[in-house]
Amino acid sequence: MTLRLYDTSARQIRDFVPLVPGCVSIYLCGATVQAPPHIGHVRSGLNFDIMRRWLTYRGFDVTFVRNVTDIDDKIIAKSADLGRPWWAIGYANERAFNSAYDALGCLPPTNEPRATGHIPEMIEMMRVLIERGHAYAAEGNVYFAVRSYEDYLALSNQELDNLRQPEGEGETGKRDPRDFAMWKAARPGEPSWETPWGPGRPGWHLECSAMAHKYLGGAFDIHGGGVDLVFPHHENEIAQSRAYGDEFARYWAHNAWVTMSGEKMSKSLGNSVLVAEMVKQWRPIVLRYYLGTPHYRSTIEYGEESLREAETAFARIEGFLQRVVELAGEVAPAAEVPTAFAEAMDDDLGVPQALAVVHTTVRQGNSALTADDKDTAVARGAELRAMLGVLGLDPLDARWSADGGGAGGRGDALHGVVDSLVSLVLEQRQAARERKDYAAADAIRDRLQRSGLVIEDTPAGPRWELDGGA
RNA sequence: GGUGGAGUGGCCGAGAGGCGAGGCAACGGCCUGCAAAGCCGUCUACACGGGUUCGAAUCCCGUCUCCACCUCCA
Repeated sequence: MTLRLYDTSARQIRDFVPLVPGCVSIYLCGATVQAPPHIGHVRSGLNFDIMRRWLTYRGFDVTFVRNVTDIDDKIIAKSADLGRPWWAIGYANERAFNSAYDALGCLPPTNEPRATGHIPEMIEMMRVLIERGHAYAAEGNVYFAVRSYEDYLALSNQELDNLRQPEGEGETGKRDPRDFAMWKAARPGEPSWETPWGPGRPGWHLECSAMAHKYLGGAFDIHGGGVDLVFPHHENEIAQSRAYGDEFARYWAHNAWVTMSGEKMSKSLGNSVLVAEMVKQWRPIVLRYYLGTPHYRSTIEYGEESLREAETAFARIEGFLQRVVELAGEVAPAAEVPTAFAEAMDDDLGVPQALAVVHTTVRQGNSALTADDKDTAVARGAELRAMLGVLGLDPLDARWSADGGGAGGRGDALHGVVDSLVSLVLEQRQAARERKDYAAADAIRDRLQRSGLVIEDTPAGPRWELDGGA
């Protein structure tokens, strides 16, 4: 059984064969830290987090690099507006991105290089490209000569002559209007770095080529990003890196976006929903279920109703898991995931079909629980944890615990106190039920419900949890 | 104009020539003192018009609608 991935450059699904057996290297275009992340931004990180987890489950040693673009026009503009240094703006947003990734349970990358930390590598790349006639300096800018690279636009399957004429504002001295800036000449009052061609700052495309080369070498397995990066960003990276002599990425994976009323979510359209806001309203694990569950190449149309649905669906999964754990004490994740789940994941990361296996497992587990078949229930629970682990959705994983700090935190202590108080009240209710004073029993239940607790009577006695499952 | 993608049941969302994905909601049943949770069942959909085929949501031709990218974008 081999993993198959959709490769944008081949425009089809291909068997995945890593460059180095047993190892996978992934470069993901990360954040341009000009503003805090909206849910579309983290979707990308989330999709590739699931890819990475699956490859890891499959036994690969995964090197996962996600860059941070910490200098660009908007960061500079914001810096001027707010009268704060460019690096302070970038860092604040970088922190916002990282806490969003963390909140959604994305594992930290192997490395997270920043563009401005790699100026020497970029200069070296430009030097070589100029020497070979693929690039030229003009008025302090360094441009890539698009006609010098034969396979330009192969990834996006376009023809140079069909491109619209770019405006090229502020970029002067181009030999061909479609040549793109690898390096931008310094403007007064803006941050700049010295180069043999004058002071300036990195263009967007060059940094990714330079950082991918530095951390993953001349050839690596998978390059990822949102579909909107195919052109020009990835096309330009390919031109630079291959002209430089790198084989560069062997597979190109692109995730689709989150839309709102059918339109791409973006800051400029003013229809973005910030992760920081969402997390106030929804449990992060529910948000992860919502954003991580549709196929990575399908658009997600944002909707409250769908989020509520995700909440209910996930509560069912979580409810079963809680019940088995209450029954068996502890349920460790199984060593292996069910075959059907693995097959779905191997098929271009078919999370939706894999999720069908999750739900089937839950149903079987619940039936076993009802039938008092402890062994089966525990076995299903173990499989479930293994599958949820791959999806990053195991509610029993320490990272999802109430105060994020694992066992022993303040949340746990508080839970213990509440539990004994609620148990006290539930004993009263049980006594009422036993003497068939159902009016009194129901009054207690109603009262608890109004306090935000849901009461369930099970064969093993009553249990409680917070309304909403948390 | 070029390139890429999409249209699926009340809703979300997979699939890609036969063997009814899955979830949510709704309804009926079992269980329950009543609930809740759970389980069982019901609800047979693929934008439109043609065609190919024993058989089409899936392939072909045509049409309509929508989205994205074409130098800020996840």
